[in-house]
Amino acid sequence: MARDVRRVMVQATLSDVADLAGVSRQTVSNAMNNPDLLKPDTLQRVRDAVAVLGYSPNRAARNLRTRTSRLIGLRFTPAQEGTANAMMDRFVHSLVEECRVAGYHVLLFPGDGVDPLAGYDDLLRATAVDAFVVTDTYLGNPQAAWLEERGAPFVAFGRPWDAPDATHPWVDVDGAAGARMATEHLLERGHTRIAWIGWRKESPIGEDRRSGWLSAMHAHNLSTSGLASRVEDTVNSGAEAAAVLLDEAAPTAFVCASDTLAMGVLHTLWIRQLAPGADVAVVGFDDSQVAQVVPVGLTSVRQPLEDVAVEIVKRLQGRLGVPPVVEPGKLLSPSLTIRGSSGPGDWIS
Amino acid sequence: MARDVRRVMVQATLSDVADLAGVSRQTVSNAMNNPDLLKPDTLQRVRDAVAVLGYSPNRAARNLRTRTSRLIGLRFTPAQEGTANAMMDRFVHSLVEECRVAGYHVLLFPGDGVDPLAGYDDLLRATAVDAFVVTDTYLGNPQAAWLEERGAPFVAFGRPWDAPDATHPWVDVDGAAGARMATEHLLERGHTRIAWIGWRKESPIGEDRRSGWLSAMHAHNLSTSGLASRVEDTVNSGAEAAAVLLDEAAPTAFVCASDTLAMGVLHTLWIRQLAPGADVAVVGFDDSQVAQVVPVGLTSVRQPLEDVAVEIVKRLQGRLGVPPVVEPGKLLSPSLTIRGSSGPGDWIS
DNA sequence: CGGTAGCCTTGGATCGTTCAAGCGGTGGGA
DNA sequence: TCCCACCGCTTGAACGATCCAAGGCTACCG
Repeated sequence: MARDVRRVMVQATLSDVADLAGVSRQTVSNAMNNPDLLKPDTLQRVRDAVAVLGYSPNRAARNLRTRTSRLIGLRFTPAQEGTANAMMDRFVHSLVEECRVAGYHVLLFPGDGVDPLAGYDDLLRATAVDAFVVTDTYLGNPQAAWLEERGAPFVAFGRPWDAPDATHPWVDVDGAAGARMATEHLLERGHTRIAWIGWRKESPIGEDRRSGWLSAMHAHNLSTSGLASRVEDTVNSGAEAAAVLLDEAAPTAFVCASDTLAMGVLHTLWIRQLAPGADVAVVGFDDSQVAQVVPVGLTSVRQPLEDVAVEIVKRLQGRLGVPPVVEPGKLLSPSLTIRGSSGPGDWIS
Repeated sequence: MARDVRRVMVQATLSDVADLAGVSRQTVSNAMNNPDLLKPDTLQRVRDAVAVLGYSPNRAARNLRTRTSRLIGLRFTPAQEGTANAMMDRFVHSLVEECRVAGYHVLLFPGDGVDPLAGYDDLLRATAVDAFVVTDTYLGNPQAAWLEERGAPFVAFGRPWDAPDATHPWVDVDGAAGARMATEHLLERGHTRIAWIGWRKESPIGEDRRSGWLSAMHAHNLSTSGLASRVEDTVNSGAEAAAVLLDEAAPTAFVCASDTLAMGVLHTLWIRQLAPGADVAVVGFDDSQVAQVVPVGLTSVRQPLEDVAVEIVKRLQGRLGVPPVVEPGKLLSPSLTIRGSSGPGDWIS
């Protein structure tokens, strides 16, 4: 058969559909974009032709004419060791799904090690994306300010810690509330000597989470002196910090700024033959894979990443609409996933 | 200032550059795409103009003219529970980076729960991507066959298990070699009763990995009877299988088809007060986050995902080149990341 | 039966780039 | 001397969609 000779299928164009349906190109365009402008039977005829030819508007042509790409840029940073990027994975999934609902696709671009702005600049100048989702605002890096100054639409996942008066839209998770929730959960289970293992002071996120532990303790008139430690975000550091705290302050529970640190605590407990949950309680942060599969299960603060994605896309749509709507920043509350490490119970969730 | 009034910057076009450099549009186009066609000083003049105006070719226009998008579609499947998608995360990072080198970007699209082909079809008909990277070929799902029949360029991560004579390009990791490597590592450390915990027979990947364990055991004239178990890929199943095997066959070591199953084994050891590495050795598969952070560290087979990405992009370029080059499938060898669970040693790698 | 308002439809222009053909000028071989 | 190939650049025409302004049809009214 002749049609079997050429395997490469040529996509139908607007004109093809128009010819088949016996109307003009503009009518087909209206059928796609403003169906109410057409008489019902004409609309149906066009739709039939679209179905027959398997027509779908050519993206490049549409993009060129409308000066849009319906693409959202997301910088996919090089994998950092630790559990943090398992969280990113979950977030990206949610974002991709939400973008689909809004008619957008997610474009990944790599983080240049040297210049964090390089990727953004290229995509922007080539008008390859309509907007960005910026995820690494915590370092006080210049992306948000740079994009804002340039007038490029974007929404940040993360508060502008170093510029509280920034006017760009952002969505973040209330880390203090998460740590407070974790601490109160342990208080309810009868613990009073609850230790904190967090990140170094330079991390505003770490300090934010720490403040949640602090406020929960103080709300119950409990002393926190000697019960806090600030270290690097590694398993090893967490293990060492836990050992020191156990020796010097004898806590019965730990709240950690990350699952990584919590794993360190579990390791120290394991070495000392202490049973997580029974002898000493542990709560982590991020509800990573690790928290799910480690023996007894790690109770952990879970970020509502699905909701974060929803809010981000909502703000993107506002920002990209005509006229642009800049919605304010939004803080979402995390939840607590309770497993065996914070008390008795079946360890399989 | 006047320029502060209009924040929205209008991108320079080819014509703008041409005017500034005093040449025609085509010359600028050549300067961007075929620099050798220009006289050096003309080229320099154009390049200066490009730099002054911050010009970058408009993607939509280029895409329209060249009938290309320089976009690679990747279906980002809904997060499956378990450690598998942490591996995907690593893979996507590598892929994004390799695509950058080749001048491509990665476009994510969600997996429609109902019709696995829907997303592919839409992007293809809209000519929104040049090619796909297909990652979930293991289920015997129809994407590969469908894309091939349609003449759509794609490269699969994963062998065509259910169609060994398929002609499309693919890249995969030799799971049998990985399991063999793990088994031989344990044999070297003196173990002879090495058990296997794998997936159900329906999984060709699982059977492939199992065959590696089997061949290593047989190569050393060791019996495998009663030493194998096939279960669901959950922590719980792994734990139960390990308990049964310990009771009935008294193995001194376990090789598992996944880190998830290995975590189950570790849990059973923990319950029975057996020290991983010292009393019983355990090796997992995938070298996930979990393997790194669990106490004593989990020895695990590591897939060379960076190399997989390199090979995939190489095949993509071949497939998209003129004339198209269809390279054969390629099988890559994994490596073994040795940690505490397979024997004595410091558990921090 | 003619006029007009209202609703669809039509052809043309446009977005910014690349492709194909063509320009004058120069040099080398026959 | 003539012809042709080559160089470096310019010109007009696509690519396929959407926007714009003008045209045609129906239906209604006088």
